[in-house]
Amino acid sequence: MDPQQTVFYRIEKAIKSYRQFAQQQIAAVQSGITVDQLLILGLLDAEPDLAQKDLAKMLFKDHASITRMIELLVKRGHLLRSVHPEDRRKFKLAISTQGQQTLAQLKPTILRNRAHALQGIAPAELQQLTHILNKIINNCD
Amino acid sequence: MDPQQTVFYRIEKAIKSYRQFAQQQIAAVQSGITVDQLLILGLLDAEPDLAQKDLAKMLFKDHASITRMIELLVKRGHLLRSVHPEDRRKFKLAISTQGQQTLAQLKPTILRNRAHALQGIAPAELQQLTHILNKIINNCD
DNA sequence: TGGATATAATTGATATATCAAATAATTACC
DNA sequence: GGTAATTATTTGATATATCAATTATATCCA
Repeated sequence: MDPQQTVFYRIEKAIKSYRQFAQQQIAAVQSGITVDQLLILGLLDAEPDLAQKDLAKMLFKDHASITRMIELLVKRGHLLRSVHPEDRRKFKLAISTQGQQTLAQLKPTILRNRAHALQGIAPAELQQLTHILNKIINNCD
Repeated sequence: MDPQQTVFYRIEKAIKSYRQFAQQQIAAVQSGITVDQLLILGLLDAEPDLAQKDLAKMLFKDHASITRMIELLVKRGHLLRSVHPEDRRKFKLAISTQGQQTLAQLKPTILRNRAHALQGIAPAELQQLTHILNKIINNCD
């Protein structure tokens, strides 16, 4: 019954440890931006046509959360938002110049964080990890 | 660079899928209590002398979060709080009769949820999973 | 065409997360 | 014994999570 003995506890601990570590490293380079905000910028950089609903799905977040995170990113000058030309229900999101700079400045840190967290883990182990996690994901869907 | 390709994305997805699944199953039995609230009750049931700081550490939560969660559990009648007889800075937490009932009522669901999420995963795989997650945790500390 | 349905995003309410600062009690130490 | 340092918790501010309800636009289809 003890939750600390379960694998879910380890999963939770692993992702929280990583997020905390990543956030600290990022803050050392530029304070005032969060891991999730960077993820939004990164996803938009790779796929500029993403709508808010797409971001919500990709980041496992509620639409309401995304709305407020986007508002904040706009307020902070990282993102621009305008009505979508083809569908007036949507917004066209665009990374501002400042957002691009932030992204460029932090990209090395992001990559370094990931590499650091995976030190000493063989590619085969990563595959196993992914494989087992996928089983859990499928079981819970 | 794409975060969706990283193992961290899978970890995040796995734990969120599990939490969502577990929360739904719990809500079907008794609405008005969350997974985290149940974890607090469960931990206190196993170790009645836990202080709030212990709960915070065990659940990877901030002290402030625990304070507010405890307040709510007290307000909802699941928990009783009184000044600790030996250290007036602390609180003595105790599960109320209603809290005990809730816990007893939901214990089978909790165990079933865990088993369901781990269906088709061999014990050896679970060990591997734990082992690799521990590496990540150590790397990030 | 027009009315029902569906979709994208927002808003409101409440709870939780996180950080910093403040309280209050305990412990350490000279 | 009295002051400094430590510990446990709270409070405040801001951001995010979650659910339900709402708004606005788009699509479906008889």
